[in-house]
Amino acid sequence: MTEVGGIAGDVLRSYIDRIERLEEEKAGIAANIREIFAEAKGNGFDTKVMRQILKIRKMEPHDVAEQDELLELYKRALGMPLG
Amino acid sequence: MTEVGGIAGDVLRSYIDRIERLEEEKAGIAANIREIFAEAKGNGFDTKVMRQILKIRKMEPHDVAEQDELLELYKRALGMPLG
Amino acid sequence: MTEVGGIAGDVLRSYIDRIERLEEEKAGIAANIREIFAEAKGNGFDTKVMRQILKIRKMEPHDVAEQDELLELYKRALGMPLG
Amino acid sequence: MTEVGGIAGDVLRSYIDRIERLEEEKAGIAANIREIFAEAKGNGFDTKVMRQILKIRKMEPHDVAEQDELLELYKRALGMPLG
DNA sequence: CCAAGCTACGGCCATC
DNA sequence: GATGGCCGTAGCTTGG
Repeated sequence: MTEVGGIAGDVLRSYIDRIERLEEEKAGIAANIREIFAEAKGNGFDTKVMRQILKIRKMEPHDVAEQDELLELYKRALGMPLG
Repeated sequence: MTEVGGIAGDVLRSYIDRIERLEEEKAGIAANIREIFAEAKGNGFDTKVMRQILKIRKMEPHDVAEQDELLELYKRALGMPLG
Repeated sequence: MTEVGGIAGDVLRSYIDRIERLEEEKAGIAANIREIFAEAKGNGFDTKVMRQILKIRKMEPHDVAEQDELLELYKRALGMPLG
Repeated sequence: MTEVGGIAGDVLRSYIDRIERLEEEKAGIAANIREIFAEAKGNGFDTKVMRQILKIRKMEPHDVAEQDELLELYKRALGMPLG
């Protein structure tokens, strides 16, 4: 056993290692993304605009539901608080 | 002097105290806001809708500038990257 | 109460206005806090450490000790230097 | 190059697609990390302390020591207990 | 007890 | 090369 003060050291170590491994992967992917932005910039694209496009495309699924909410919202706000 | 290890203790204490004071004020105001929501809820208003209204009203000033950006954005995205 | 198109709209508006006012105050105070950090930084203080200090002062002494102990314990369990 | 309505749009689309793909991967990994924390928590580990451990392991030992010293120094300057 | 909104922190990028 | 601003992400608090 690798118990230290009532803590299973090897279990803890396993969690930590797995998380660190995944964080490295994540960092690697983030680096890839940065690379693509750099390449695009080198080819004359405006990265700021690209980021806006990405943001909009990410939002759109939500908006399907959200548009309905807003319609409802305005009906309520103008008349009565409760629907 | 209240120098400790080369640090002006009284100056540091002053900064810390001022920040803590302001944070208390801030917390107090946050509490007031919560109170108003609670009161509104007690009078039959839907707090979720209220929050949405507040969000929209906060966004609108930005949108004045942002609408133009988006128009430009889509022009670029569909045609050429550089304006 | 809950009359259509009448009083309730005004009540709602009142709540919204009061909340917006308080949110402005809150934002102003947050700005003041940032200012103080900036000033402190300009005078050679480490703002990151200042934030740690503020956090510790906000915690119960008992909890501070407990967190420290747990951290030591985990470090030992992982064979890390105890600092 | 920079032709209107032609090739460049496709190039942009390609960049956008590649980035979106990578962002999805990244999100997936983040989900995995959250899962591990959840599992660890389920087994009685304190995730907050685990995060501290991860942060410390990511820092240079020298910086860790420096931060600690500075914290001690500020505490002494303020007359706080040294923990 | 779970989900969501808000706040705060850290990292990235552009600027000087 | 360093600094400051900006954005995205993560943690905490609060409401349901």
